[in-house]
Amino acid sequence: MLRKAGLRPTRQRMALAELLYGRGHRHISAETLHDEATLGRVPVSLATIYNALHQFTEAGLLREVAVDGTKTYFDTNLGEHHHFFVEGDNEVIDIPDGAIGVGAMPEPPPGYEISRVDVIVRLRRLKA
Amino acid sequence: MLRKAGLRPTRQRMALAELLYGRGHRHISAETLHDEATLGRVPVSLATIYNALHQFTEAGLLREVAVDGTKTYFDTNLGEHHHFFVEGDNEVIDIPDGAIGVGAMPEPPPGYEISRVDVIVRLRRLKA
DNA sequence: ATTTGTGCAAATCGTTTGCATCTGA
DNA sequence: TCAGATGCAAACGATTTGCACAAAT
Repeated sequence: MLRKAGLRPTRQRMALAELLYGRGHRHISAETLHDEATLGRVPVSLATIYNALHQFTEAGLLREVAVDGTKTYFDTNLGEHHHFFVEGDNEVIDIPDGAIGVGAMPEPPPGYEISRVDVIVRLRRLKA
Repeated sequence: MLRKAGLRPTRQRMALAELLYGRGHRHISAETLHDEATLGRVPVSLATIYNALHQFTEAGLLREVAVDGTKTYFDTNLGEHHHFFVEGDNEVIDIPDGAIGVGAMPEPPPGYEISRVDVIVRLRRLKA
C-alpha cells in the first residue's frame, strides 16, 4: 500500500498506517496519533507524525478536514461525505452518505475551478 | 451601534468598526485589520484587535468563518450565506445567496442539535 | 553507496494572557 | 470615581524546520 503510493515502507510509516487503517475509518489529529503510537510500543517522534500525515495526504491516502479550532484533523474515509462537528468537544463525526444533499452548485468565479465542497454541520450539545 | 451591542464606544473600537463596516461586507483576519488600523493612523495593539473581534462576534456584529484552521476570519455579512475559499491565496469570497442550496438536512445524533451549517466551496486557480 | 526518512531541539506562527496604566460614563 | 479597556511583552499550543544520524534500496 505504501509502496504503491510511492512511499518507502519504513518501520514508522507501517506502524502508523496500521493504526490509521487497522480498524475502520477514523478522524485523528497529530497529537492523538502520536499518543497512540507511543502507547502501542512504537515511539515515533512528533515531527515524523506530521511528515507522515502530510505525505499520506499528498499520496491520497488521507484527507485533511478543516473544521475549526486550532487543530488539524485527518480523515481516513476518502469517499464523498461530509461532517458533523461537535462544538466544545472538537469531535468530528461522519455524516452518513446520502443523508445530506448539496443542491445547485454555484458557478465558480472566472479563472477558478471547484476543487472540493465541504459541508460542516455544527452541533451543540442539548442541555438537560 | 456599539452602545446598542452593550460595548463601550472607545476610540479603538469605533475606529475598528469604521474599518469593518465602513464600506460593504468584508472577510478579514486579525492581522489584516491590524495593518489597516495602523496604516489608517489609528495604532491599535494586536491584543485589542483580538479582543474587539471576539467581543463583536459575541455581540452578534461579526461572524467567525472557519475555513482552514490556521487563521481565523471574521465576516461582516451576518445573513445566511456560504463561502468560496481560494486555496493558496487564503481568500474568502461570499457565495451569492441562493446560488447554492443544501438539500436534505441530516438528523443530528441524539443529544445534539444543529447550531449551524457551513458550506465551503474550495477553489483552485485555473492554470493557463 | 546513495538516497530518503527519522529524531531532537530550536524556531515560527497565530493567538492568548497577566498586569500595570489609561479612559469613558 | 472606577469598572472596564488598552498596550506591552511574555506565555502558549500546534505545527514546522535545520541538521546530524540511521535505515531502506
